[in-house]
Amino acid sequence: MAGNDYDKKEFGRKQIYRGAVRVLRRKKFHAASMREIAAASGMSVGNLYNYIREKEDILFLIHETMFARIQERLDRVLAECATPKEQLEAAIRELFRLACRMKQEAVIILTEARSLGKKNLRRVLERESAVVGILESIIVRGVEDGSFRCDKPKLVANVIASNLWIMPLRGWNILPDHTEEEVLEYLAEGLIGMLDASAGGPAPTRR
Amino acid sequence: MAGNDYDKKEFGRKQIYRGAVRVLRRKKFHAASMREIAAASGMSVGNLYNYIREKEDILFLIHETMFARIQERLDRVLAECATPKEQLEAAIRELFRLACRMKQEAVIILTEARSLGKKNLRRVLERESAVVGILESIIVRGVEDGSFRCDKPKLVANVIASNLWIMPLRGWNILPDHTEEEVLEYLAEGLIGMLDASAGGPAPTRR
Amino acid sequence: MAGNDYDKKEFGRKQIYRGAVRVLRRKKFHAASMREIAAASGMSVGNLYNYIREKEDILFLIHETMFARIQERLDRVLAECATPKEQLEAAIRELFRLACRMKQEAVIILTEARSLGKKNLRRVLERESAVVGILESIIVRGVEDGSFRCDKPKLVANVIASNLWIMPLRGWNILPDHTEEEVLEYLAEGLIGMLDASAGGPAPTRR
Amino acid sequence: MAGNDYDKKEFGRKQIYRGAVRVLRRKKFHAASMREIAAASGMSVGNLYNYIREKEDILFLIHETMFARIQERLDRVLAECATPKEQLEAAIRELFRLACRMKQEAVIILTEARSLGKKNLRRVLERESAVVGILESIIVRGVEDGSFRCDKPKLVANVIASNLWIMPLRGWNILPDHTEEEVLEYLAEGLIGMLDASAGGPAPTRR
DNA sequence: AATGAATGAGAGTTCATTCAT
DNA sequence: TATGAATGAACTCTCATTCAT
Repeated sequence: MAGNDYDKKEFGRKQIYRGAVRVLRRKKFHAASMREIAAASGMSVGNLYNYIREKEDILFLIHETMFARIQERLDRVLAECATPKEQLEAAIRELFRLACRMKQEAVIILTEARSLGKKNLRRVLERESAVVGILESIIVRGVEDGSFRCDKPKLVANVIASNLWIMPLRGWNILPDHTEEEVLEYLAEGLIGMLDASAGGPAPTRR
Repeated sequence: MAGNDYDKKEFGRKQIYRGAVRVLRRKKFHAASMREIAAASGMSVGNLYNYIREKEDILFLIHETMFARIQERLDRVLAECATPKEQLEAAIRELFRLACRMKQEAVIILTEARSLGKKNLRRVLERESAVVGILESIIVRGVEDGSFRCDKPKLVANVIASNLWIMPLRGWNILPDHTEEEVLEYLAEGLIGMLDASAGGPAPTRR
Repeated sequence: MAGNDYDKKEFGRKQIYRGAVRVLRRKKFHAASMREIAAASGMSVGNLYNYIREKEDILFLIHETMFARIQERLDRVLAECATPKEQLEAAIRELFRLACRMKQEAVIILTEARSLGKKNLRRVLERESAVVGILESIIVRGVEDGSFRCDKPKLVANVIASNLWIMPLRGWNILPDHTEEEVLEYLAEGLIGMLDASAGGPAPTRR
Repeated sequence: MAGNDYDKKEFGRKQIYRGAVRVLRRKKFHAASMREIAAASGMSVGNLYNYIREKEDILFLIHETMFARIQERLDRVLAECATPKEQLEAAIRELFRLACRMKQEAVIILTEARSLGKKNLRRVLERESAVVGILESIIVRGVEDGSFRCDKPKLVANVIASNLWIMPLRGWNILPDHTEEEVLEYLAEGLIGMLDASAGGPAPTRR
């Protein structure tokens, strides 16, 4: 039956996803062989190809899965929080924690995007753009309702997005001295502080 | 003559450096073949190996060169600026601009470090650590002389370092709407503002 | 199934063995490329590496196979012949004929041993030593039961072993004038005659 | 001047000869690179090619030099010894000792001949044939003057020649237990004994 | 759906040989 | 004569992908 087949395919893909992430912990995508990924997925090489068309699909799968998770978090935040300020703070906390929990995947989507082919790369960049776009729209709404002060919402959204991935990328240098939660508190306060309309803050650049 | 030989080797390596960066604009390090790099360097494959021992040396060469540039900028800043505040601002401006000018190299050292072998990776991470360490020590000195307020200098140094590379990494999403100088002004003000002792600022985290 | 897999692997290796010997008829091991060997084995290059780990394994395979054959012949001789004298004569005849029948392989193990790596070379030399050791022990037993006269059994064993390979090495110069069987008769008589206790022979060196 | 040039060439070739033998102690001819040989000869790669035309020339040079030495020894023996018996014994002693003294070169000419091209190989085999031919002619003369008994002089000459190289080839297995001189005494006596007309010896094969 | 042997293109690297100096 | 940088072909080995079972 179709439903059944679909589930099986999904299950196989999940296996591959997990196997691949396990392998990519240690090596870059190009250096990881299909043999290794198959073994780590508990599959034979041949069977792997029943679930994917080519190696790049695996990398794309990881990107897709990760962006789906991000999107899902953002959607929930938008639904559950009332004001832009609450939304932004919740978004920052949710995504920062996601980045910490899925460190491996985060590193992959941050450093391996260029291993994707043209078409897949474009899809991934669009996804990424969409995420930043959501942050931007929160900011814009905050400005509109007077709770934020900001004249470069797109830039700020990018800065926020960029800072959210600090742990997967620089954790090796930060973690010896600070906990993830410490970093989160510092970032959340700093990033939101930059936008705070109530502060005599620096948000609007001079000139 | 030794000097001559040294120059020749240096010249050859520079050619390779340039060729490699040109190739790595388009593909990841693993996907770039020695044949391509040789061609882009204006050398034959065989001759390439008169200047390097193995492919990884090329990647390491790029890292080294880039870190040397960074170090040099920082040294000059430390020498030319008197106060910690001036030093930090100058460092931020210098490194941000360096990141913009050497976008390709920046992307490489930010995304390809894991293609290095164990030993070279350690050397690169130490270099990276040293750079952040310099930023940190500026902050500490600023706190000591009362111009900064900060109880997590290492964390802040990492955050600053992280934000300096925003253009090479997210330029594709920012540049359509903002110029590099705009971004720099925004970042410089924001990052230094976080530390400003004179502001009633948020720098020391609550609790 | 394990047995099946084992058989397949064995079969593949046999193909490689035969292909390699066919190639090595014409060229030295180092001059023979994996492409040639693969072609001569009726395999693709890639598949070759499903049966061996590296090129040297092929050379080692030839050594092993040949020494196994030698060992087998010697074991049979020891089992089937009663007296040391009969054993020695049978051993000489068996090994000489083996050398004639497997001329190619003989040349290879006699001239290519140094193409083996350290570890494999040691194993091969041990095998070789063992073969000479068996001859030596036959001689010793012959001396003990009074049928041989010899005070340097190890040396004599080496001389015998050395002479057994005369056809693969010098056949090109001998064969135009003498048949293999002629050579065998001459050698068998001469070598055993050297040890003959009944002859007033020269075996014990003067002094 | 021509003579001068000739000497220089000769000197250069000697350097190469020595360097090559030193390198070939450790590796097979094919595995030895021109760089290594040049370094071991105290020359630059480029200069090497002022003395030889191609790599194979080096191997041929070693063969030539060695055969020249053998020939020279044999010529002296023929000149200095009166009777065939004395000649044969002297020849055996001289060549055996040569083989011991020039172990490296001996191994090379015994195991690397097939690395020579067709034309050079033929020349080397002819040289080799000539050496055996001399031994054979000594035997024939001994038979004619009644001091030897032998109906297969060519075969015996080959057997003798073969045994003369036992030390370079099997020294590793013999030397722990016997000195070179012991081996020589044993071989000289045995080989000549086979031909001795005065003994009731086995020389003429039965039938 | 599942296996893993088989393919052959292409990777990094080495090397004999040449040539400008 | 002497150098060693330069060449490019050829080497061993790996890999994504296919296919018979």
